[in-house]
Amino acid sequence: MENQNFQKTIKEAIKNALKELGIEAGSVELEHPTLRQAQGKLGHGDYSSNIAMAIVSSGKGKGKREKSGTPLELAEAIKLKIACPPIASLLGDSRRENPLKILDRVEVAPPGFINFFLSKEALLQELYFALDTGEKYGSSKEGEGKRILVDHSHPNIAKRFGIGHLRSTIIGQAIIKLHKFLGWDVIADNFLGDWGTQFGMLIARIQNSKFKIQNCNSKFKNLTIDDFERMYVEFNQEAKDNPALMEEARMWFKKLEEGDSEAWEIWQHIKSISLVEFKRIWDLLGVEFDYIHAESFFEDKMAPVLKDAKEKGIAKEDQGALIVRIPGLETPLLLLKSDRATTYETRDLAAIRFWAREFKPEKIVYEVGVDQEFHFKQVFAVAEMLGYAKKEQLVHVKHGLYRLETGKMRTRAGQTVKLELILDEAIKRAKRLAESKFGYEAMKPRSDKAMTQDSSIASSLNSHSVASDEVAVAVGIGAIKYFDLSHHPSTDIVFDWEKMFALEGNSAPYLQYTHARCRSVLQRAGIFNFQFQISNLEPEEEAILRLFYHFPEVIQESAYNFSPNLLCNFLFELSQRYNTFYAAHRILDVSRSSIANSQSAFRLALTEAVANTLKTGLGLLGIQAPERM
RNA sequence: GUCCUCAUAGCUCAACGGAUAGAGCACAGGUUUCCUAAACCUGCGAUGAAGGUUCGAUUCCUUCUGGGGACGCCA
Repeated sequence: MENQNFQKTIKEAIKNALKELGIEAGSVELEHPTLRQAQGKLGHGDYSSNIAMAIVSSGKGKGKREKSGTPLELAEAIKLKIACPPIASLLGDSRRENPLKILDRVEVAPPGFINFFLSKEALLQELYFALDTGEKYGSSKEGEGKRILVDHSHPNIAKRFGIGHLRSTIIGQAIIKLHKFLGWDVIADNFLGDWGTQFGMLIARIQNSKFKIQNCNSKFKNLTIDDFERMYVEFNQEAKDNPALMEEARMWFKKLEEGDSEAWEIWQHIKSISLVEFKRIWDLLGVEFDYIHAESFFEDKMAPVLKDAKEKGIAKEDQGALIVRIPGLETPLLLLKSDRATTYETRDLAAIRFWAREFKPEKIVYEVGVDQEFHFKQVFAVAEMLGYAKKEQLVHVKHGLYRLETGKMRTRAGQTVKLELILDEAIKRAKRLAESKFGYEAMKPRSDKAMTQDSSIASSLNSHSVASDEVAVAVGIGAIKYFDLSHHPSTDIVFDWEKMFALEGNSAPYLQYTHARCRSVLQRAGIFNFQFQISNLEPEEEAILRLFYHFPEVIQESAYNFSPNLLCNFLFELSQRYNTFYAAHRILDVSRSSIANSQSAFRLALTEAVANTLKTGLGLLGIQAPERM
């Protein structure tokens, strides 16, 4: 059984119709008009095309007008061609899919829309296909043979893993999973920030402080990542009044780059302490990397960059520093500072050079905040000047930042929010809610029937509480992830301690709950088959059927636009429709005597398809879907 | 100062240049002898201002107002 690919079939039908009408077709686009489900009516069709209007308006002044007429006339002409396929296709010309097979009807609406209504058979066919395909429904092979490298997370050593790094980590993870699902060869990398003048600051601070060590004494070993961040913040504040401090920091970073053993030893300790915390968070988030090519990894790979820049004649000495002037940009890119130490930009260039040679990816995607937009503009431009990569290959997926009411959270000003605290709190709240729900269930008077079915309350209590820790983690972490992912990547998010923990409404727990609800019904149904004959669909059933087949399209759009929020929207809407259906209709036959009853079978099929879709979709977002909650 | 970006309901967010601008939260009311009430139903409510392009503008262009960000020795 194959995916029917409604979009492709309809697009080709339109193209063929245009060809027969002797009209040059540009690209044909389809959209899903809004479904007015309240009345259970289709409104404007499952797909609609504005091609007639597009052609007429683009043909203006080119003498095409007489040929195509008004948008409405052209739309009618296209409709006739599609609704009355030529004899060739009726005689079995297999090169051409007869759109009538999937379409119930085609309508034209002013001022020139063509609306396509899928047939019930086609929708049921798609349902069968989804059930057959199971967890793979929505996947494709379109990315086969193509490789994409995604750089994400990259927290900075010696700074706490703040909420600012959540977006990069999570959006990056979703982009990675989406592309894998579409058949891409994905490399997940992490350009960990473990190099630069900031470490000069810390080394200077440690050297000059009470922490000053001889052969790494225990005092130093006890320092935590919080201590490092505090030192960093204090250092920056003091450096405002005392520029000599920055000089000292640069000096220490220079020594670090030159391999000074004292500097290197301190740096090593800072790094290993930080990584312990990062690892814990990555595990909790379920994030995995193929590589962690940290900035320090590129220390010995910068010399070729400098060499290339000099040979190409694009590097210039200026005020003691080595710079590259970029056409169209006022500010040059700094390859070497005036003390000849390297910069973040140089390391980024070395990374592009390395990635391009090592992996030969079609695209390199940076999941980094919008505040680094200018930085990447410079780096991408120079990377192209150096011949490392074409600009089109380099993508900066710039996410908006978490903001306080007062403005940007600045690490240097000590305004970050520690992610681990947020995750812990989310899990606690999820657990508290689960326990209160369970408490309510236990208090509820049970009917005799329920009593005999559940062998004992004690056993169900036990099994429930065993599961609840895992569920609480899935729900708590899921809530935080979904809160983040459901926003369009490029918008800023106002940090709201309460809203992040939402366990109802448009949230991961809502989707997870819907999934668990489906599984529960399916479990009660036991073994059944999906054979059914349906003569008429209830509006709530139809609403689900007319939405769920969007899933493969939504996945492609989410991946193509690097916008996981599109997938969030879809999953939420699907859940809403399922819950509406669930409240309005009974799925299992009340008597449980005739489970093979056609209607039950159909509703169970719907339930299974929705459950699978939710599970797959949540999985692509990096969110777990517990079997029960 | 220059450049980038954003402005949608009381709040937080959606909406390939399309049709009656969708949700969630909050608020008011209703739903459980019946498959999970973390649910469902009803109500309330919005495109910052002024022009322009278009058959059609929340979306594109200009100006204004108001947020946010970036602009060579942090990363």
